[in-house]
Amino acid sequence: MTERKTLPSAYNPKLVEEKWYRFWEEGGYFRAEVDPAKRSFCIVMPPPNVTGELHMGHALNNTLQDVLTRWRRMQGYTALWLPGTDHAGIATQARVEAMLAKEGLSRFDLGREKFLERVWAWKDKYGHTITMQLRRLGASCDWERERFTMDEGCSEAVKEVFLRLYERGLIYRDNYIVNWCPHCRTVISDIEVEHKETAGHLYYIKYPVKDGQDHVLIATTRPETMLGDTAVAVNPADERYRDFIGKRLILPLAKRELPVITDDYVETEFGTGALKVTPGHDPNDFEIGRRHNLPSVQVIGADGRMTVEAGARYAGLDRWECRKLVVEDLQREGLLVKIEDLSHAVGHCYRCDTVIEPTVSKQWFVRMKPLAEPAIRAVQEKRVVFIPERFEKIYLNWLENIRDWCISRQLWWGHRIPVWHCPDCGESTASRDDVDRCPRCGSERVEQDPDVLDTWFSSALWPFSTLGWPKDTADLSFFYPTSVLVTARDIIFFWVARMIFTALAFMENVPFREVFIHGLVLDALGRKMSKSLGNGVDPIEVIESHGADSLRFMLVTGNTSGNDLRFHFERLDGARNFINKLWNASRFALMNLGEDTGRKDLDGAAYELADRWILSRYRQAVLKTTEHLDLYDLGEAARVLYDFVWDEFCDWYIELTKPRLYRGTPQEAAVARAVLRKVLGGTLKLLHPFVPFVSEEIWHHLEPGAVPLIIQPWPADEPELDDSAAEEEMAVLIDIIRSIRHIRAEMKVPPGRRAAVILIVPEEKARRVFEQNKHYIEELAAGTVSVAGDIAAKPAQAAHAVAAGVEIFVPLGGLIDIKKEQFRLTKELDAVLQELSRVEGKLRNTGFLAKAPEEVVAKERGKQAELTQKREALESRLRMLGQ
RNA sequence: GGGCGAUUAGCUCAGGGGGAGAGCACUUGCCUUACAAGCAAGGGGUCGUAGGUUCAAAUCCUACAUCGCCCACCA
Repeated sequence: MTERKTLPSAYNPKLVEEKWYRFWEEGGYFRAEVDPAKRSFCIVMPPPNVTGELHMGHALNNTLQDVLTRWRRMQGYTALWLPGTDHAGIATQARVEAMLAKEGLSRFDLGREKFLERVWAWKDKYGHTITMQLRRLGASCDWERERFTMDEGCSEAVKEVFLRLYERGLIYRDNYIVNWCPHCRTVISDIEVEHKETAGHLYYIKYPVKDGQDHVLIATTRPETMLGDTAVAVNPADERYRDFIGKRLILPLAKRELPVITDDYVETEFGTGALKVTPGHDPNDFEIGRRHNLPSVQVIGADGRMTVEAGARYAGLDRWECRKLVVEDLQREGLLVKIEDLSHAVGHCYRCDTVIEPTVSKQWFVRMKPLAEPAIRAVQEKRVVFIPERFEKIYLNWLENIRDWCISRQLWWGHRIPVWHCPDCGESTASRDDVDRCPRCGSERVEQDPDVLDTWFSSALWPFSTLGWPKDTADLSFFYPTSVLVTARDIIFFWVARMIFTALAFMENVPFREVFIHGLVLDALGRKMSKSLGNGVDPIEVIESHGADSLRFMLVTGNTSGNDLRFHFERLDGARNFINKLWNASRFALMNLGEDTGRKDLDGAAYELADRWILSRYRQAVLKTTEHLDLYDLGEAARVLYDFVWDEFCDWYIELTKPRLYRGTPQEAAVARAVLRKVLGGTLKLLHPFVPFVSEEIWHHLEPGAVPLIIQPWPADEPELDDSAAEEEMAVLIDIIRSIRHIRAEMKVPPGRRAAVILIVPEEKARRVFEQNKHYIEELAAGTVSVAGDIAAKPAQAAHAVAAGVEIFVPLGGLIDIKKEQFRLTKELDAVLQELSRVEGKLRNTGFLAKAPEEVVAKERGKQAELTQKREALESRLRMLGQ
């Protein structure tokens, strides 16, 4: 049990963050034990790449998850936040290959097995970077359950899912046009292709008619692919080409013959209306080729260089060099008619940014239609709810237009496809266990398919593979379906949709009930943070300079309804200042609490107005914070606490306790201390999910020996704290204190100079309230206050104001400048008159009186009365000064 | 070509059918024994444009403009 002691005047996160994280982790506070007596709350972390380092996107994503997890944990749920990392096929393999390259080696020099050993070694050595960084952020994950997409359990789940899909006929292997990345040397799926608007050219080329003088003019953006042309297609309705249909053309350069065919796909409007068909290197041409039984020629190889099929002159050339040469050759032969500029979308690899080459190749696919349908229904029927709702449309639109998913990759690092091919009889065998003999012909020359699965294939199983599936585990039955998925909006397709359809296919239940989508973290100029731009802000550096809590608070308050968040250091400073404010308010409380353990059962009579007020406001903070969290308005919840702590607790309540604490009777001071302790303690609980480190640190000073904040119960509603009378009375007092301060500032009354303020309060009940609480005004507006129903002689040498129905006189002796006072009052009167005419206009409107709700009308009437009284007081004061 | 978001104070952004808000910056005065990463007071906005719905619109609807993002097989 530590004692309360004085704290330094500035909060230093470095002194406490590591300490508390170790305390929590080693104390097992993050551990979630299956307990049927409790409600379960579960978030499965979107696994960052093992190769990764924490970036701002991770920081935001994980802060939001941590806020939810800590909050639910305090609410008494068994809260499991399950962490893990993703093997990230291409990224990791590329990293290790780059390392090998420095040794002058390629992966082929090592061979598959040795290479994979190197990758695992790399993972063991560097794979913890990001999880260590998540700890710095304060992530309260259950690290004892940390998983990896290629660990034994996840791999078993992958194999099981593949086999069951295969057995159901939902996985097939086919020669198909796919997106080939010549740099990564693998196929990638449709969504891994990034389309970028690129400035290019449209080349018009003559294709001569065989045995004739005529020609067909075609237009293409990629002249090098003409070497793989196997037809020219026109629209059947296109009059211009009627006479060419069925004729044969001579493909320039290659000198091959091409038929002229018709296909509805061809647009008469675009280019020349004649389309060169290259089934080997264009998705549309591939389809046309299938419809017309055209041969497909691969002229561009896996390395992006021209193949022998392209002809001796071009074979071996890089595809871009080849384009140049083809254009030159055409020009020389007089077949190039013109070149136009054209801006068009070009596909790039999302990993390495290389231009994708559509290529025909034999790959594995998942048949999507049957899987997509239940996933669409689950969201339509709100079994999975998107927050904000608008992302539902994006999800549905994608699944409704889904195409089959290419799942094989020509990589070594990943889950190997569990299929064995027999070279003797051609049989392919999918199996859970290794196959060493062909089950059909008995050949022992069977070989496992060389490809691995798309990394997203294993991510798709993450919500249940991490909980033990395909085994029937206690975790699975307790935590599944998980509660909510928290993720950035850019992986709805890659990940969210795939988890939903996979879960529905294998768990017969949704993977999570809610999907909480947040935006991207952009730089100050609104650009995506990226390595190539060098505009990224390193969260770890921010944690070093401002502390993890500041970063978290800034990210949470910056995140609004799925919109992107620009990173501004000013905001970070603001968050840091807030935490420092909290720290100092706590110092104040601790200094005054001393060894006092406080009484918790003070009877109501002992409370002053300020106490009743702050307790009532505190209750509102509890209610609002909880409400906003329930609705995933995390930023709004944090803002409620910011305002409560700064504007109400610090600026008013602490100031109002000082007279009692410094000069009050022991009993009075004890009451103030008890309220300080209760409100600060409760507020720390409310703040803990957002700023876990500083709140835990203060908590242990405030309540030495108490259970740590991380598992303190979330503040419940205490209706008995509600005190609307106190709130109204305090609002009036605050209003009057501000008015007096305003006068003093305007009149340049030195801060130390006291003033004898007179308040004229005609109403008797209100007058009693003022009599009782005028010491607040005296303390905070520096002076003495006398309260009267009316006074015969209103002082001339006084500044005047009206607030909350009360006339205020601040006698200033010689300091008063009548002209200046008249000017000030006139300005005030103008504002009152303007507002009054607006209100009266409204009250003259019969439509308003008839249709507006009663309370709105009553409110306007109240305003009218108050403004009228204010006007009269100001006018009379001006008349008096004018005499 | 579709879809989505944004447009509010000098800057960055909340809010959202009935009196325009915050932080930063700015002006003035304060090192007042929790805090100068602070305290007090203040200036500053016809809430992108045009229509519409409504007793009432910054807020809802429709168009448009500008910016940004996503999707899309027109060579």
